Amino acid sequence: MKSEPAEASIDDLQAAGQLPWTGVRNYQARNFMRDAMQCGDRVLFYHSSCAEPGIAGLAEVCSAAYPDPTQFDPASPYFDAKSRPEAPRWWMVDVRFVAKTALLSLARLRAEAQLASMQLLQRGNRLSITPVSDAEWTTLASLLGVAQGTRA
DNA sequence: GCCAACGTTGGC
DNA sequence: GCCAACGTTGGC
Repeated sequence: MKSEPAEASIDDLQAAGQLPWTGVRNYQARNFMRDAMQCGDRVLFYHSSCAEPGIAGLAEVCSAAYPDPTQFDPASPYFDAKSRPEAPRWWMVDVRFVAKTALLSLARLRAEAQLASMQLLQRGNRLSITPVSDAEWTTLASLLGVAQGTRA
């Protein structure tokens, strides 16, 4: 899951313990949260749009999907006038801090042959939430120096 | 700041 | 339903 550290960094997540993954306004990313994610799913926390893009830590989904309240708040930058409470358009999950890691940079990820087909790294990918395969997780866990017992 | 890539919007 | 125009993402 990508986050701009200026908005919410791994340090912010650590300080807060958990954060609502609010503001996603892309249908594919929404579908992952609404339809595919479950409590306990592991998350790679990726810093984007910053000086050093890369994986900065580990997190975990810690709620079921629920409607993103900011879509109904006219004062929010994420307000969506076309979404109605009886049929919410945007859904989200809460994510909790697991661990901070040494930054695994985008350049390092790109240099890893075993990650060549990782969706995050595909040309033109802008999706803020992308799935990670078992094999990719194993490779990443090794690069991050973390236990491999659980998966994304 | 640039620009490639992509998603969304809206006229027809 | 097509598709051009526009806005956004995100690395560099």
